[in-house]
Amino acid sequence: MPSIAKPKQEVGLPVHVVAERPTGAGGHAPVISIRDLKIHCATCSMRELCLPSGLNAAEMGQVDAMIGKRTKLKKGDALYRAGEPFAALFAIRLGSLKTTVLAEDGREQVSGYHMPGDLVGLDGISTDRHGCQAVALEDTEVCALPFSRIEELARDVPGLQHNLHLFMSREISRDHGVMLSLGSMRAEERLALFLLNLAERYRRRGYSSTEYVLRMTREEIGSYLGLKLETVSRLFSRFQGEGLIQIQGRAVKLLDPIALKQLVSQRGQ
Amino acid sequence: MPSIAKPKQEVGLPVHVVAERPTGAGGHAPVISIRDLKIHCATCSMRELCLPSGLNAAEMGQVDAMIGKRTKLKKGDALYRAGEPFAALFAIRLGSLKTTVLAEDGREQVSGYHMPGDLVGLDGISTDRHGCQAVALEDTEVCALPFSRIEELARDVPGLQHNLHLFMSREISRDHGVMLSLGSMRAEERLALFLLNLAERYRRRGYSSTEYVLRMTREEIGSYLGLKLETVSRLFSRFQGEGLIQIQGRAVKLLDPIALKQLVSQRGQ
DNA sequence: CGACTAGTTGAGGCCAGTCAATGTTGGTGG
DNA sequence: CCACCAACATTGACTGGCCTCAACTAGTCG
Repeated sequence: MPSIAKPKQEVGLPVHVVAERPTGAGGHAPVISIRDLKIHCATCSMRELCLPSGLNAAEMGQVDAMIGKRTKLKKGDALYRAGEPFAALFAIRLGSLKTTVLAEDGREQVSGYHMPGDLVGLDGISTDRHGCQAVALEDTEVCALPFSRIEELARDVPGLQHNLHLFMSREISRDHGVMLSLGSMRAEERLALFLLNLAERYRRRGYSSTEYVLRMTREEIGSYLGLKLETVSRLFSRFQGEGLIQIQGRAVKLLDPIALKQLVSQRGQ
Repeated sequence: MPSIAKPKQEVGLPVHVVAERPTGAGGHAPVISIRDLKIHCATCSMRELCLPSGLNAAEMGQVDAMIGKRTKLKKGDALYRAGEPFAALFAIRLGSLKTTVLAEDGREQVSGYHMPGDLVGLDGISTDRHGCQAVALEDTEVCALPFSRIEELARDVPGLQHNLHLFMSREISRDHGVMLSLGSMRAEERLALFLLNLAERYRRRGYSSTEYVLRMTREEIGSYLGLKLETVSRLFSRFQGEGLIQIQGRAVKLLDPIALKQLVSQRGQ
């Protein structure tokens, strides 16, 4: 049977994760419920990966108090669009997003895929406008962090200040990796690296690192990797034929991660 | 000869920094002189583009006091190498640098070109090690800014804090632009964009935006743009043949910037 | 002067793009 | 339940842009 299946783990304290499900906002019966309690940094399963990581309870409370609003997005909804005034960063609580940059002539390219614990919007700081657009790849929840308040709070809480710098620096490093991939790797190397990177990110969040479900289309993968969707599709088929992966639709299983890794760094020097 | 080779400056207040110039001008008579006065943020010609931009005199003095040492690099010298412990950011006072990322397998790619007023080393924050290496493209002077002290000072000086965020965010935006270029533009578009970007950066520094000298080889340009040196060379020749530019060795003159701009965004949508 | 590095130019090959046909999947409504 | 449709994906045949390999020139330095 297919069943390469969906990762349904929770990370950290698995309290009750009610309605993890895509079904839109809390249907009828607006109970206060456990769900509302959950919506605080202190109980968020992503707290160790997110901005308040490493802060003590009091500090985390301050971050919590700063949070503007928690927004739910349905698949396809834009969190922000390029050119909109920048006011806040967004921490992802649940789901996933893609960010896309667009050139003046309308060309558009995926610049990143983001999952729970990630922070998006960092490129908007420098121009006071969002430099790219962020779109939900599935039903997604984010916390808005008004940037001016982050800066204020960061002055009082060195740990928060440093975390912010870590996140920004990490984004820069990540982008450099993508540039390396786009500029000097062949299609198969880029795709293998992409699969491995996703695996690592799932692993860090407590999910399987060998079995996961892609949240994006072949075209979106291609856009991110500087390839056409046909090329991505062909490569998936080839990887499968070579026994490196098993892929059925968007469900991927990495059968031989080591070989994939070798593939990436095959033409070293 | 003088051999400005190794960084032999003192920390803190710059006492005598002799031999500002390559020509042995400073030779005899180690005068305190006007030249020493110049080596302060307040009198640095890059201050409006650099980290202390917009700060008042007192604040700028604090930044100035924080500066670790001012280092001189000869062409080809490495300011830092990938993997070295990260301790400071570097502000470029004079000259230019390239930064290169390298893959595990030894592949190397230019990730950026940096000129006076730029800040390099931002990607090292997240891992406490430099993620790339920075090499001088010509004789170059930089100011070392110990990062822990930047963070301290940023807590007291909101303007500095915000500037730091601006720089990091700008780096992210810049990288996104490069990713867009690498991922979805043709060779000629990338090169035209590269020439225009350089022009803009020279302009902002008060230099001609239509006539400048490249500091890097064809191979380095190619590395940055994901192209081979032969392709870069051929394109330069073609651009010249088409009357877009005039190029002799590394001296470039943009004859028709508008046409270049159109070239970049030719296949819109 | 010879050795070396940087740059130019040509010929041919290959990887990924393009165009096109077909298959698969998931959601909707009868 | 099935028919239907649109979006997504696969696969093949062909093309072309950039890479590779190679020869040659120009400038620099010891």
